[in-house]
Amino acid sequence: MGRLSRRPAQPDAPAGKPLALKTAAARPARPKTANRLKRIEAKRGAILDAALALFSRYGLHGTTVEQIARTAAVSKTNLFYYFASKEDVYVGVLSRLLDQWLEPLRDLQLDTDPIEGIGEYIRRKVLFSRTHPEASRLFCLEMVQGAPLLRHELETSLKQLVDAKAEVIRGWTAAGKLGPIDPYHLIFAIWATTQHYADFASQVDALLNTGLDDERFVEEVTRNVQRIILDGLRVRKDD
Amino acid sequence: MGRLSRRPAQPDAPAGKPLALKTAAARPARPKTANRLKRIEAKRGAILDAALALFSRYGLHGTTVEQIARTAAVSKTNLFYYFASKEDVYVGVLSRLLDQWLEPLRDLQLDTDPIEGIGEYIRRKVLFSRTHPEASRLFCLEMVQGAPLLRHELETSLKQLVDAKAEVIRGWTAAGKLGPIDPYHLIFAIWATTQHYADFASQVDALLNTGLDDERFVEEVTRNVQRIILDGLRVRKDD
DNA sequence: GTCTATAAATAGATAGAC
DNA sequence: GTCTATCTATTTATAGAC
Repeated sequence: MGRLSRRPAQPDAPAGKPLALKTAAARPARPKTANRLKRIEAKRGAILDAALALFSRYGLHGTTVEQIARTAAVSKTNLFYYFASKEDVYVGVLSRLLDQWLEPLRDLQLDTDPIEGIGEYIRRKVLFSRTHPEASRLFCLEMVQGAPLLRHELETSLKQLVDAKAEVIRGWTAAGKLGPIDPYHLIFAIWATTQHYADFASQVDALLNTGLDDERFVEEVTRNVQRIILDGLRVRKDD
Repeated sequence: MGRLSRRPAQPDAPAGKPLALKTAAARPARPKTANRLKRIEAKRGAILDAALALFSRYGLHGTTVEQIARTAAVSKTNLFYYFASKEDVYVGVLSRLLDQWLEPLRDLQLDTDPIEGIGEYIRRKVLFSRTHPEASRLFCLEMVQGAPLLRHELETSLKQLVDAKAEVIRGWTAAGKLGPIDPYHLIFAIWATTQHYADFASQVDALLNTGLDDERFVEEVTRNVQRIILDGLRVRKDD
């Protein structure tokens, strides 16, 4: 390919398989003290933080490297010392993102009472929307645009996890502890409703003049989502 | 401002108030036959269609004017004859979008039985996700990024409509025909769950290997969303 | 590791002929 | 209305000194 330069905007898509975060270790070898490595990771982290804030607001192509550098308080040239390209930064951000996004699902305690367990999951997802709105929005942006970079992870890590949790939900229903419901659509409904308050925050704000910044609203959202999702799932005699 | 040229990527935001679609009438006056106007509108429409497909997939900054032109089968120069700028195209697309997006809400028949009415609204929203996935996704993209161009419309047209429908839902509850629920959160839940299958189609596909292209899946989604949303809302003795 | 140029190319937009 | 040619700012990325 010779001279590397700006590539056409489109093939965002071709996207390789594993989505591996190129670590500093890939750089020309040099004796690295623990301290040195720590400083490098700190700087990389600061750049990724700045990039998340910008990518989630303006998208990949709406954000310039210059902006990321300025926000992270490093020079543009310096940024290119830590990351091979803008796309490399983007991949780095997405990589951290998926882990964060998956965390509440991993922690979903399905070995308890279903109503309690699902209620707690909803609470944690709402909390995630509150504490990581930018992560939620960038994840959303990436999904909406076809998830070119995450597709592989979705089909492996995510699918495995979701399949396992779906099985437990089926078990609850079979045991008569939960009304009959398709577990996948239930999980989608929980994701959709809880993420909505982060992803569509501008719409919520336009209509209600508030958002997850307000702690009382967080409580209100949690209560209402729990009610909507759970009240139809209790076991009733008239079924 | 003199020479017009590319503006900095960011202030996507400053965004004026009304979001008016600059019509062909704004062009230098010339005697226009009905036929002529029709051809102009047809061409503008074709460009907007192409732009919707691309903007919804790659975002505003990820799409080039060249691509829009090629997709619409016109030359780039010709496109600039019909639209003053790339942003002008974008505003044109968004303007059509909001109308489409609002349509099912307008048609929401709240003067019938609540369970039936809300069930029908869900059905129509799922159908919209099926028939207008690109519109749904671009709307989502715009919301996630802060809705700079739609903010005004959200605070006026949308708010007015939603407030009105919320009042009816409250009426149902007061009349004992519907369980007690916050109408806004109910509406958010319906939007979130139904739009999810268009906006997060790539995630749904990664997990279930299907999507709204499949008519049976459309039915499945409709049934499940209706069940999840509605089953908790019926009036029960044990309340 | 960090900085000062600067290269290379894209992409939005216009001029002006037909 | 449509096309060919072109202008120019922006932006990604690199070279090379310190």
